[in-house]
Amino acid sequence: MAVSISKGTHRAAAGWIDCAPLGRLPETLELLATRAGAETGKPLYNAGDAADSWYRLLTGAACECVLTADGRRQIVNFLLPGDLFGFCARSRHEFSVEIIVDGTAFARYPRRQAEELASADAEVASAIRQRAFESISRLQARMVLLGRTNALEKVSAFLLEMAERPSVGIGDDLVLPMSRYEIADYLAMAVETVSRAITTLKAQGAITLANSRQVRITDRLALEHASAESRRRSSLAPTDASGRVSRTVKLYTSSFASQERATSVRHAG
Amino acid sequence: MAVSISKGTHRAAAGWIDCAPLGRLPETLELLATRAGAETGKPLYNAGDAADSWYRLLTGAACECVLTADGRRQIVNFLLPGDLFGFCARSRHEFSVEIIVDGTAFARYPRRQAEELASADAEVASAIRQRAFESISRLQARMVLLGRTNALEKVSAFLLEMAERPSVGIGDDLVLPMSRYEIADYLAMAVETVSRAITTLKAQGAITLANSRQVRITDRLALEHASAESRRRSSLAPTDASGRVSRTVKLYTSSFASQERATSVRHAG
DNA sequence: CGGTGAATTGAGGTACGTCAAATTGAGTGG
DNA sequence: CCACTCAATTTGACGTACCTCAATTCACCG
Repeated sequence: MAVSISKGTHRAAAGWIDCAPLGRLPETLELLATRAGAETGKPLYNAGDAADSWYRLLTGAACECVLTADGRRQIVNFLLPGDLFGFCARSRHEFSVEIIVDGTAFARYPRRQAEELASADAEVASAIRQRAFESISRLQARMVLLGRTNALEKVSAFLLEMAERPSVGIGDDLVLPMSRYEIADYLAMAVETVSRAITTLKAQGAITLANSRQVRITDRLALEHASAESRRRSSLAPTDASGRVSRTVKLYTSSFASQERATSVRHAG
Repeated sequence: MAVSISKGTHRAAAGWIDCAPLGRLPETLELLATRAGAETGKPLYNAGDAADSWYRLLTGAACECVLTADGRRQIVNFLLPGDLFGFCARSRHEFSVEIIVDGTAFARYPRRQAEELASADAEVASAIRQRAFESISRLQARMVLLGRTNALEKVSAFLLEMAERPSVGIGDDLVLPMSRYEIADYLAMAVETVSRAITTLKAQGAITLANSRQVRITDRLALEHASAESRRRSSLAPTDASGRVSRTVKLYTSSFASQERATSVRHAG
């Protein structure tokens, strides 16, 4: 299974795996890094731990997750080679990071030093800012997914998302580093539903499976339009969509606006 | 309806509404800003427009949203006074911003200048980075919400989230700037379900309504544990949760790890 | 007082979650 | 090499929470 990473337009720095769209981090930042490996199943850190480092995943896979009050795991992000993570607005992490595959390795950037470097080095600051903006974009895109979609759409979009990640998808051949359970926790569905969706996609000829982890996308259009049937209903009721476009709300608007205006004046005085 | 914003620990710069947790932006950045107002229902910008500015909402309310292929609107974020937005990793916006209430006003920061300033001024860079990290935290928190929760939980969490926003909630009294439709599009539910959930919360004594926009939280604990009943089932099956904790996956792991190692060697050579 | 859109309430269908069983497939020991 | 084990995945059956469609009530406004 020889794999070529060079399919993208981005050039890799020697010695660095370089999968993320925005390419390598500045040398000055990399000089801070220490390397570490971790084993499957072990958390790199837990929610509530001190957020004293940033990290970058080098090889393998991990996920950012929370354990909800009902004992379930919600995966908020898969971390793949090249991903920078561990950012935290507060002093303590809000999420845990769990290793998904053996042989996963990280670079660790001491937060204080990295932030000092970001203050001193505009290139570093810019790189980190770009990564953060990217994260925001990805998270927002995922939110759209989680929100308004049925099972088939979610799984289809998930596969397409993975196909965009150089470390998972080479062309239309994917090697998924995560289990069905992890996919389920990522998409907020039951494992069984994930499995059924995959079966359906297979039956539709959109994908083929070499084994449960190796997926080949055979019909991209089918994936992209996975839910054409389920969407048909809404085309019958376009009034619903337009009906949801916000209209002027006079009473509340004015009271809300004046409330804001009041505070504005208050501060100006 | 006099409203005091000064409840937080953050001090406001004269003339600026200052609700966001991280306080005001550096003066040097504010000097770039131009002000603009907009009317309800009009988009500030649309998905696909050139992302040539960052924005900060001053008064009123707006939302970041996408129109999905089936004609629905998915709201990925509510924008309230103090919020900085319009960040974009690419050159074009991926989301539209729609005004929700009349009298909404923005500060606009030309992107090129702001980025140049961020490169030159570490304080600006740090402030923006902090805001971005915060956005990431909020988005991740919302993802947890969108994922694993029933209708009652979603609406309860939404109300608690709004109660955290100084421009919406003063103590436990909320004035929601958005309609039920917008709440529905935010939580990815049907309006009817939102309405029913609110009715249920009212019946449970967790909230009272002065009118449909003015909500008083009368029992925070009830909101925080809104779903105690619906969660009970999972306590009966803790094995499920532990069963989902990832275990070693030897075959795929090794192939995946060696794949990564191969690319690593490749780049090092 | 009628008009209008927002919000609520009601009734019914369905996609997905849950529980349970069958199947696959890799690792292990004889 | 083959039986056995154990976990991952798939398949099946069934109940229910939510979505859809429809009707009603509510709040504001001319």
